[in-house]
Amino acid sequence: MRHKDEHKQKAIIDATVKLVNETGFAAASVAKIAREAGVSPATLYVYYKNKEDLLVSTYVEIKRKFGVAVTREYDPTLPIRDKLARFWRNAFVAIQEEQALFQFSEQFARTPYADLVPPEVMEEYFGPIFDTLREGIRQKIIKDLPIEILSVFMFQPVMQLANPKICAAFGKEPGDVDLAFTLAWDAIKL
Amino acid sequence: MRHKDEHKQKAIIDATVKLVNETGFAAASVAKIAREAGVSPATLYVYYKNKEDLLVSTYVEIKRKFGVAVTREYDPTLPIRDKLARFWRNAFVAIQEEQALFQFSEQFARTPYADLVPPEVMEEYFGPIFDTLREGIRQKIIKDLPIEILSVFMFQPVMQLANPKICAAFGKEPGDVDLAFTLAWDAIKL
DNA sequence: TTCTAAAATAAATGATCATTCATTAAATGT
DNA sequence: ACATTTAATGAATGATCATTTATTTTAGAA
Repeated sequence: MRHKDEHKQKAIIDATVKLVNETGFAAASVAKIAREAGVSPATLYVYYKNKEDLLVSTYVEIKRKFGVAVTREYDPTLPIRDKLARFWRNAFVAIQEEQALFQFSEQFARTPYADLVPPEVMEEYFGPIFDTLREGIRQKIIKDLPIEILSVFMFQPVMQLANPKICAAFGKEPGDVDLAFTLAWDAIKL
Repeated sequence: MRHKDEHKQKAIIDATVKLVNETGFAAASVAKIAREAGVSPATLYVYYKNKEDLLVSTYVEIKRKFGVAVTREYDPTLPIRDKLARFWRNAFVAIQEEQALFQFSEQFARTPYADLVPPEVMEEYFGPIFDTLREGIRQKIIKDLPIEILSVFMFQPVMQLANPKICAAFGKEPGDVDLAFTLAWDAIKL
């Protein structure tokens, strides 16, 4: 029995992300991904059922990573605002540190491929955030609106701000992140 | 001299948008677009230099349309808040009315193709919005932050809220839009 | 050391890709 | 009515596509 090479698996994922980011989904062929990863095109089919499986699996794995990063050091004793501030800061740092992964996920999420990912997967990764918003509503600290709407105002901005293509100037100075969080908080607080 | 058929041009654009939305950029081939539009693949090259030109031109045209729609009925005498509220409502209505076009533009904007579009094109279409934010800063009504950051908090949410894939429940009830605008305004106001 | 099972691959498959070219169809100006 | 110009196209191009198959390599079990 021979085992799958985890370095090879990582090389395939890295190559997929790199090629999709640099040339787009349309031009990211199996042959090019394999060449970039330094393996045979056929090897890809040892690790993934087909190309769609490769792309969807890569996306889900990236989202899982970000889910873990954002909910890191979760402290249930903190006040609502501080909990959200930690999520926000974690998200900002995670996106900054893994810009390539984030760019891939943003591109993928707008694609029809995204419909193939079951919604409960995302709910699982980002559950603590939604729970915190619900708790804030119960405590009459946050406006009583649907969670999806609050999420949009709370977390959509950080995804844009951490993207240097959109906001090149943001995040260089200390205090930038906390200031931006205040804007998001002002939007949803009662 | 024979003229180009504007109905044929529209059919090509509509087919491009439809196919990209339904199957993604990766699967939207020239042959399929031509078949959907009811023309020969070669006809496409009468209207566009190549496939890239077709996609980029379609995107720029869509952005132009939205730019016009958002800045419609611009009244320079209105207070800052009312100006922004009108932009916001215009944007919401435009996206709702042309969901297919919006979906295409969102997908395109995340693609490496987007780098081919000169930034001054977008600045031209959405100039009045940026001007209004700058005026708000000068009048000490809006927080003194870079325009890109204020834009993110003011207009990113409406793009998400108007997307039924993300917020299915939003916008059905009268007052939803004005309420949501209040959240965005609370974020950036002083 | 030998056997074995799965990893890894080179090569080949038929389909589909973007684009071009030679030709035809149609609308305009005279 | 005719000549001219360009829109429109069918067919063909070679390249590249995703995937499969037959074969070789390799790591762990016996």
